[in-house]
Amino acid sequence: MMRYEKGRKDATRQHIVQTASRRFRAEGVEAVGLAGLMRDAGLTNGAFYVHFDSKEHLVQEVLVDALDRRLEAMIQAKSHGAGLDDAIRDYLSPRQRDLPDQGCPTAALAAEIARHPHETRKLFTQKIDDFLDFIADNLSDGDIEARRGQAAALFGMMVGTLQLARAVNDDALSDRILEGGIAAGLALIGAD
Amino acid sequence: MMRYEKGRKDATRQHIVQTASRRFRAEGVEAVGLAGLMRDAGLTNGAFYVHFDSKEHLVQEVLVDALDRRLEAMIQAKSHGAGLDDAIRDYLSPRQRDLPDQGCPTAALAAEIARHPHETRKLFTQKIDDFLDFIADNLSDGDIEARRGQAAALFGMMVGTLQLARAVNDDALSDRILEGGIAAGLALIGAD
DNA sequence: TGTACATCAGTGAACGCGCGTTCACTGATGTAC
DNA sequence: TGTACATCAGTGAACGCGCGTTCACTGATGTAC
Repeated sequence: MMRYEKGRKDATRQHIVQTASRRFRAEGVEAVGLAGLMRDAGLTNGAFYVHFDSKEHLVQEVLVDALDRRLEAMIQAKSHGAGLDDAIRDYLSPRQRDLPDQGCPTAALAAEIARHPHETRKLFTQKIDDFLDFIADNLSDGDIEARRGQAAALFGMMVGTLQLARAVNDDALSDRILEGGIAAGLALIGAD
Repeated sequence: MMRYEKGRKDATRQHIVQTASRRFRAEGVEAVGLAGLMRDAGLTNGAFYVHFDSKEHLVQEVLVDALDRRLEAMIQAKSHGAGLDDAIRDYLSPRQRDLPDQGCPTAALAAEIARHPHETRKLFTQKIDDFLDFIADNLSDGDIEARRGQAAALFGMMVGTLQLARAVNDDALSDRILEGGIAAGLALIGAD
């Protein structure tokens, strides 16, 4: 007994998720209020609970969605011939630095996620695990354990370096931080 | 015309700063309310404005104080014979991971700082510059520009890796992330 | 084909609460005589 | 030495505001006949 056209509610839900995904990454989860978020999505505050049980559930859906999309994009890029070195250069580009709302959710939210409830961190952990697997698969040195360690360090370097480049208030320094990160990243994967 | 014993007001101010320093690192700046913070410091909410013009000014004082202390500790450690490798091992230790309220302010707050006002980011930038200088001074490969780039990447790696280790909800994975970071850090400084 | 009905996505006011900030005040202290 | 006074760190209630969440409701829609 479908009252409205099939998929309409789901389209609205996805619209809320994408709006939240951008604002969470740009401003942090805590800084985004639900009333303002729903206004941005073209709805009123009350409609939020038609789609989600709580703000935390939205956070979880946003995280899983954003991380899935990023991994999917990396897999796509690889299938088009891009290597890990290209991924590093793109991640640490001025463009990525200047568009946090479209960028890596981990760089934007990792510190905040560490303070979120168990279930949210568990979902994040599963996605990070997928990322580390993907990166490790694209490394050549050492056994699988060593490669996963290298993958964690490489990903950590990218996340932390991007955060530093975003936090400093000096364009020249910010650019040099990104360049240092790229050079070190290429060195770590043995592509320099 | 001193009404109270010299230094008493300053001692209270410092007590507020240290209380805030711990709570900001543990919970994030935004999650800490001033009334609760003052209660923790053994005072009432109104007393806050006897010492600070605004929450943002407290944030600035906390950042400068915490970063100064950390750099001072690194300089001390070096004078006692510790190398950059020891700094990396300590930074990426389970102890540092598990005590964020006593740990690196950059790892705890970098993403949040990027969203703070100009003046706050400027003060942060100056302190980061001091850190990168110190790390670059302890590197051996390349000219000063190259060493500063390496320093930024090394510091970024430490910050991002510590955040990942804190965010994931799996002790074994968290430990492996830290170990991967240490190995990569030692490789980056040429100490492996 | 036209009309009455059931559904339910979305509305918008209200809940209690904590936020950063303001301000009239209190009361312990050091100073002046 | 004892007392009156000026200072000012700290008190605590109040400000307007936005938070996450609840809920009685509206009204556009697809279905049934």
